[in-house]
Amino acid sequence: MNTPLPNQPVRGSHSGVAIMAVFDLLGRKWNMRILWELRTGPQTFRTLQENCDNMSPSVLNNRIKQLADARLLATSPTGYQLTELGNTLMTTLDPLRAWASVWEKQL
Amino acid sequence: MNTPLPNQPVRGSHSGVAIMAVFDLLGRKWNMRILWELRTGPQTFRTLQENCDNMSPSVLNNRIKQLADARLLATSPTGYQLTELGNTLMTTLDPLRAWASVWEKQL
DNA sequence: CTGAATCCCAGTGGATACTG
DNA sequence: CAGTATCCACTGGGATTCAG
Repeated sequence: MNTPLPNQPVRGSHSGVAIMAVFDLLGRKWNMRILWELRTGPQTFRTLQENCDNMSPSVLNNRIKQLADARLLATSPTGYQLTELGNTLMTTLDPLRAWASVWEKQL
Repeated sequence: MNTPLPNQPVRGSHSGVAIMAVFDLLGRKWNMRILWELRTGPQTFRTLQENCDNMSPSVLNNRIKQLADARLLATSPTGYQLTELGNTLMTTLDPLRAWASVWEKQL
């Protein structure tokens, strides 16, 4: 359950290369989904859970901690929300989304 | 062991959204590493295995199939190599690498 | 409602030995 | 060398329950 972070071994690589940590983190079930759900604004534990197909609270809690450890998400008076870092990550992903749509067409 | 592809459920999401498939695929152990190793040119099964910490042949074989299914890798007379799609993916990842290095510094 | 603690199961990754 | 077939161990994800 430890959070994938740069400069440490992660699933798939123990080189510590930062991008490997990104893929480990975002490749884990629900993490991308959670960040995606928060793009539009803060949400409470409960609503987040509902919006993520009623995922287990244990797992949601786990993911919140991971994303918080990674400084992508933080608590706010109105629930959980993306940090600045989290927001920039989401926009950085845009080109990858574009690539993915080309990929999708070529398959 | 089925390959994560667009328009089908993958780990973390059964929405079929293409980028989720990318993260499932690249989040799996060794896949990024393999693509990375092939960036400089074709490699044989054996050398690929050596360059990836002598990973199990069963797993390597499995990953090669996945990446081939995803059209990111193909066989060539001199071994395995990236496809055009595989190459564009690698370059598309550049901004993400840049983000990851900022992330690394902020942690 | 939030979130922590247990327990359980499947899937994934890995070691190994074997065949072409 | 390339690739396959078994078999096994582990961890990650999930259900459930309980506490703050």
